[in-house]
Amino acid sequence: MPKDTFFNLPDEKRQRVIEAAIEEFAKGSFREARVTAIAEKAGIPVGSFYQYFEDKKDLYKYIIQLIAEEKIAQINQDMIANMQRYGFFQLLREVYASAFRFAKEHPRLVAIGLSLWNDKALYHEVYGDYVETSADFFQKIIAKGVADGDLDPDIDPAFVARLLTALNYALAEIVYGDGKLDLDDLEVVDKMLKLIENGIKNRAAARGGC
Amino acid sequence: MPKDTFFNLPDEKRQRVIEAAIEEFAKGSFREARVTAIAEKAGIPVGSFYQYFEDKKDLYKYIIQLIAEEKIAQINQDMIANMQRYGFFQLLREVYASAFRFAKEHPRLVAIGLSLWNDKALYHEVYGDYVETSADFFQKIIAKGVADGDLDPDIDPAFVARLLTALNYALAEIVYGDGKLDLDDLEVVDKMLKLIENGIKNRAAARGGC
Amino acid sequence: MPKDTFFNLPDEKRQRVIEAAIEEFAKGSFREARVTAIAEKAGIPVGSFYQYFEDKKDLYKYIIQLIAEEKIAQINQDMIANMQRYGFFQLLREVYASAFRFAKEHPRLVAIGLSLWNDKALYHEVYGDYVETSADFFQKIIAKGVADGDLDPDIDPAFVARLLTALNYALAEIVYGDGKLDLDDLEVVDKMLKLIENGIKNRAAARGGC
Amino acid sequence: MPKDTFFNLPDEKRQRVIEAAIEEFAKGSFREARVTAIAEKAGIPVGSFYQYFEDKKDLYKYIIQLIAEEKIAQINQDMIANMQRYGFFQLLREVYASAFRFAKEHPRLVAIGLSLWNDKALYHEVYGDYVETSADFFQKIIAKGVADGDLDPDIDPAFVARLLTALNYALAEIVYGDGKLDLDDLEVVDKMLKLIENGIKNRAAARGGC
DNA sequence: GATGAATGAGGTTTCATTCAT
DNA sequence: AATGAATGAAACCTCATTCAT
Repeated sequence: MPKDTFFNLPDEKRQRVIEAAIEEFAKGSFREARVTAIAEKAGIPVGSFYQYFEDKKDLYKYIIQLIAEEKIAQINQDMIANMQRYGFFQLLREVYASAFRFAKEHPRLVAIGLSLWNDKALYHEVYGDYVETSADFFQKIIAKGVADGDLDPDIDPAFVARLLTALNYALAEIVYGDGKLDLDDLEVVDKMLKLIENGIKNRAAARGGC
Repeated sequence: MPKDTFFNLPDEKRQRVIEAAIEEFAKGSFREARVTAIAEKAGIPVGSFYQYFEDKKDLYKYIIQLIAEEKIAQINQDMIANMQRYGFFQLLREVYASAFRFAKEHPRLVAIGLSLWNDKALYHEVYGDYVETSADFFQKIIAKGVADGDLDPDIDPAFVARLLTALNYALAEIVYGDGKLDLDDLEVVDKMLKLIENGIKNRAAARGGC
Repeated sequence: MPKDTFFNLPDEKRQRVIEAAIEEFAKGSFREARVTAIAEKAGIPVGSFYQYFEDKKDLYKYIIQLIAEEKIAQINQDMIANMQRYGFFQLLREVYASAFRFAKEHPRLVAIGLSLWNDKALYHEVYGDYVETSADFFQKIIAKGVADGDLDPDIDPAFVARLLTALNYALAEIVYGDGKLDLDDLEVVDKMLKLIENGIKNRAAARGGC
Repeated sequence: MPKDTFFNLPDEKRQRVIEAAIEEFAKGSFREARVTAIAEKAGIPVGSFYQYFEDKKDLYKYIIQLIAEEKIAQINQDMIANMQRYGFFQLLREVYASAFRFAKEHPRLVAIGLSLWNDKALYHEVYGDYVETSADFFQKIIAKGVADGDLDPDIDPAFVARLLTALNYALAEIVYGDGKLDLDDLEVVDKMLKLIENGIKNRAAARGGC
């Protein structure tokens, strides 16, 4: 956790430091990020950096925490709180939509998140073992979806949860990537949902007689 | 590209170097990998390293190339060559199965690949802009799938291609990750295909009136 | 010398600073002591530190002076003042006893003293060249001891003075050290005096023929 | 322990490094010694320093070991080996004489030793807990001295051992100090022995009737 | 070609002291 | 006078790459 000195900083300066840190951390791995570069970009002396933070990791953990808070803020809290009132696909849509919005608005935060995700050792140091992962969340709503009759009862919930998580990441990546796709609106989320609902098989032919 | 001296090395020694490089590169990012560590693990003097390679990146590019070759080798070449003879889902199954086999057998290569994937700058330097990406390949077979009537004609081919790519990565990640899922056989591939085909919606209810 | 601001401080606060300084200086060399640590321990802001003292050395010199004063306070002043009334061994006993008491009661001050003693450059800067050293004092009472017939006239006064000084330090060290010896009372001083008086040779045998 | 690279160095260069290290370590505490200064004095780049040594402490421990070896080399080995053939005061004389010679020839090594002695934490890290201390050695020969009838049977062996150790240090210090005493030969050792044997009391008077 | 030492730029962190309020 | 943030000069150590044999 940053020291008090950091939180006592004028907003503008504090933001500059955060901004500089995001910029630097988004560029590569934690280890590759240079304190010097952050200080320089933020326009503060290196010495000051260590007045504000215990060390590089201290700042990093703080940024990760900011990211998590920002992510949560993007989700429609009402929906999460009153989960039981909504259908499975409604919930899924909200989750994906928020991931989409987040990635769209904060591509660099996505980059940082992906980078941390790739460094398992650091990941555990930052999050501990206990975090409720996205997969856990998906598994919960899948169970509900099956119980409500929204979902095919033959699916393997654990596996589908993993897959939905992967697609969640994929969404972020698609948006974050150089984006040859045109993704100006949330249409992409609906496309994805449709696929998840119905798959991609041509059913017209099969349904023939119907 | 490694120098001739490298290729003139006795096989056993060359393999030791490759093995050491894979080990080191799999541990972290490109920048974090240490030439010294590679030389040490391979049991060669650092000096020799620079007799064999221009620099660290030279070796890295070579390893990436080996990985690509290994990936391709995992695919049923006959199927790719005679693509037009097979149905979409047959092709997709083979692609995913090979990705699965690859991740299962070469987790470290997957780690290296993911790490490179995360470093866009390096990625472009290594692959250039021109590479036929997985997305391109998927788009090709999707087009064929639609033409053949295997796929729902309403889908957005570019988008689905991206998604299938993402799922391909996801598969690797699932296998590579700490694997709380039980993935001893290819069942996982079939599960995934089924989802891609049909989605996860409970159709039983809807079919009712039919 | 500390600034007036320091001496105008409320007693309690001034004592806290002194206490903190002693604690920190006792832990290592002068250079190793950290102003920040002292300020923190004393519960004052670093800024205030520099309101009270010119710099770190200023405080250090002051502490050294306090130590000297404390040392002197331990000695029976009457004895020193009326030196000529006492025998050599009486005086010596008092000097050693006071050193013993001092070390026993102020182990940290001893540590600081030893540390300074080890840094000749600093020592001279702090004490200058002129200080009346312990050796000088011993030399004075030795001269008197010889004159009075208390001491063997064959001894080399300068050398013995040095030795007695060394033993004085040794006493401090013995007490200050982890103390595997049992030193609950002043018995140790008497033991030392006895040795200084008579040496350790077995005289019984030799005296035989006498 | 230094790396092989250090021991493979040409003698002249290795000596330069050792010399530089001694110079720097003699100047202050371990922590105060600067790697940069050592490298500079030795005329090697800092990088090379770390080719030779693990870190600063590695070099330090090595120097301490050299000092120990040098100290031992100064002692008449035959005497130590055949301890039982010699009388107590003969042995003591040899020990002190060797300490004297050592201090005379290697004042800086003495300084380093004293400095280490003052940093208990470092001392234990360097020597471990097991070292046979000088005090142990003294205690051994004292026991023998008492058994042989050389020493006054009333003395407290542990305490005298401590004292003789202190005097041993004192000798080093006297020589090492700015040396206002004239100590060109070993006379000083004999003076000290005489004191230890007989003390400083004027026995002539007391012996009166004899 | 093989070897392994030499090099020095660059990274993180510490801390005495000054400055601004 | 009190405060506590600002500053920047070191310090230690790492490592890709070059050099000399």
